[in-house]
Amino acid sequence: MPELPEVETTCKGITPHLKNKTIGKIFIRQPKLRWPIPAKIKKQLPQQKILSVNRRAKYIFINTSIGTLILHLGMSGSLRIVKAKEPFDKHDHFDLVLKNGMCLRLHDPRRFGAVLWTTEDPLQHKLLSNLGPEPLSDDFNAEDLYQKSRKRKVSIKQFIMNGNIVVGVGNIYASEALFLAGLHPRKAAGSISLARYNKLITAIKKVLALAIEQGGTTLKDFTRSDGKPGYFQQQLNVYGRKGEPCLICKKPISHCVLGQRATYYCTQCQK
DNA sequence: ATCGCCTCCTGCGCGC
DNA sequence: TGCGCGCAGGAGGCGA
Repeated sequence: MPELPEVETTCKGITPHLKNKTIGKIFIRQPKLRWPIPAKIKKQLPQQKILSVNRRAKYIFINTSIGTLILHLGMSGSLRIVKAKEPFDKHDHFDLVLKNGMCLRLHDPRRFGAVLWTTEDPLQHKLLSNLGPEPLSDDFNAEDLYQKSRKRKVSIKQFIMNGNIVVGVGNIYASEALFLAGLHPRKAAGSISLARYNKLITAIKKVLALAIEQGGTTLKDFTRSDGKPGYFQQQLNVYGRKGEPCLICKKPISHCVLGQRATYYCTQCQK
């Protein structure tokens, strides 16, 4: 279940292994991911040089002069750099083999991930063109969020998890950020004051920045298989702690389902 | 335009 | 110990 910190760390981790390298071969073992992996990349990508690797939201871009490979890890996907001859696992669906014998390997048991191809600007891709700002950028600020939220009846948790509002706030960090901001997850987005949006923005940025920082230390080596998601290292205040005492007031943590997502909060500390 | 629900898929945890 | 069941979870798509 990669959240933005895992995707950012993955992107940073694989970049030095891919940048300025030439693609040798593409293996598609299981094309049925969220969308079919386009077969034409098997012909088009070999011999192409990888110019850069970057990301937008949770989408990772591998850029060549003829187009961009867009990867999404869904909720169970992971990328590793391995030797091309390394035996593959049941869920190793996709290999991008480099001419130097190394290989970018996509592992995704639940297959909610995606491998897409575009010859246009990837930011103009249908899936990406309507996305909200990056949470750690200055474009994500209280004034804009406040304006967008007016007359919105959805819960604040669903609001901040909506990629058209802001990208990269996944289920775990949504609960964590709302706890830090003292906001009840069920509160209607449109009923929250600018001052409280200021607190929320600060909380979201803090939670994600800390997770990225810690993810960087745990996931630094992408040539091995022992990388663990950053949040295993991070102290979670509420997520998954139903019934356990709030770390601030000791009241048992509550749990509910919002937009079909597990939600954790403290009724004492969050109003 | 907005909202709520459904869907994809597998591994895991639970109950018996 | 083994089996079967139900559920989690990112995010697009659709119907209301």
